[in-house]
Amino acid sequence: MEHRTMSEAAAAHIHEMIITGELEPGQPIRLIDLAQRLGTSPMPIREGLRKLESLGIVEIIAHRGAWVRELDLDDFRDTTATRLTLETIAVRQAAQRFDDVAAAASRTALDQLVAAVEAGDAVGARAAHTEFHFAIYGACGSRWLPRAIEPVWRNSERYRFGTHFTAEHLERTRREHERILQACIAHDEETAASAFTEHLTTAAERIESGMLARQGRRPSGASAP
Amino acid sequence: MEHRTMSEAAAAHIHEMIITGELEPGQPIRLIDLAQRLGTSPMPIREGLRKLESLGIVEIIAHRGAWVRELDLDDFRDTTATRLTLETIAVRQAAQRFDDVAAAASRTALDQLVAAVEAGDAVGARAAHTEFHFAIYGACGSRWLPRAIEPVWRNSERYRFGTHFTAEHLERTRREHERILQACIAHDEETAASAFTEHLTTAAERIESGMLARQGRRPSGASAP
DNA sequence: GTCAAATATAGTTGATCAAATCTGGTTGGC
DNA sequence: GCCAACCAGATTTGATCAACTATATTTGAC
Repeated sequence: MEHRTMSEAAAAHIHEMIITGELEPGQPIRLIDLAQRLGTSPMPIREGLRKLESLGIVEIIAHRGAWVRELDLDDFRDTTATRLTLETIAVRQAAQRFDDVAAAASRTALDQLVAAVEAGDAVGARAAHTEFHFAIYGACGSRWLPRAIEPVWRNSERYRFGTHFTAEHLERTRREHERILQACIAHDEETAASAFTEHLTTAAERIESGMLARQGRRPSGASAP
Repeated sequence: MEHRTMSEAAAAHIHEMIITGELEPGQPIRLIDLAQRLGTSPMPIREGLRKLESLGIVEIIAHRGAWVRELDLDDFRDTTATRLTLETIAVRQAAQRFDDVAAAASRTALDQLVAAVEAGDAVGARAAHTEFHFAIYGACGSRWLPRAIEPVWRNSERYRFGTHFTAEHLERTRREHERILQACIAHDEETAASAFTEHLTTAAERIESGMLARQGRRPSGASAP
């Protein structure tokens, strides 16, 4: 069994629909429509939306409804800058106290990421990518720092998905991940931090140029599926 | 009307009950009991608990129930260290770009805090204290950084409430707040950061020594489910 | 003493009712 | 005759109640 309750399944399903663009930014989410599409009553949908609201993906206004939060360049830059601040700190702290358990967990996730990418499994790749980074952040010694990172990370994922990755990009990303992991295992704080900074910065530049290109082609519009 | 929906009212009410200790750490929260006590059906209680879960105050296990998260010294130190990291960054950034709107908002909140303290209004003082700090963080230029801070802050509040403040402590705290605000208005990043660090550090030391004293008196500690 | 089946308890979901919001048309004032 | 405010219908969310399902406990047999 994948999810323990309908609410969890609904949250995961809606999250997926938002990331893939099946539910578009700015679009109102109608409870009854969605309930019928997922084959449940409106109640689990409500619960799922509440979860997504707490992650900052969905906006709920009382007696009015729920909307998929809009994406724009300013928000992306804010998201990236905040991630750079918080996650660099987490990586540094993790490198200092990286142990075998953390090494095994991040190694497994990284292997799964590579496998999913090769299999063309976008959903699995996204899950493994999150798993890898949070396996590292989880070793930072704080329970609260990874928790603080999560909403920003989830928002960042929305931008990441819309971007096209060439084989070259994927290979470069794989090497960057490997370098971060090796630096953590070696307790090399400085290398881990700089490798992470470079990883996030280059990825952000790639995504931003993709956004600018799309913006140039379609001056007015929102994002596409 | 204070709250727009029963769920919001329930979340606020339960939050208050947890902070004041009416619901004790480790204690299971029975939906039906609470629903009867607040005069609603279980559903709004559930929604409220979900909100508190996303803040890390309550732990929910599917088909099992909800518990008030336990407090201990390790968690307090983690909370404090994380706050010190994140909020110092926010204060620095806020000081760089502090404008009249932010100044007015934090000034108002600070005056309300002083008034609430003098009136012996603990609930109002807590609200105003949060308002003051987040008025500053809100000026940091990022929408995501304050959002990342919120759960850690909410957890910190739980420890803060249990502590006794002497008139001397309150007066010192008032001066510290004033100093932070003035440094932000003056765009003096360094002074703002060091004033904030001192503010949080001394408060944390006070709370920690209070915890140690209580621990000494009651060696066995908290309750179990 | 251990394991399995039955029972009790509490959480979760579905169906229905009530409350709030938005839309379009109409009426009254200027 | 034009503009603004208001009222009624339709739509959608929010809350309640009842039925279902998963979990924990107890009891009885081996």
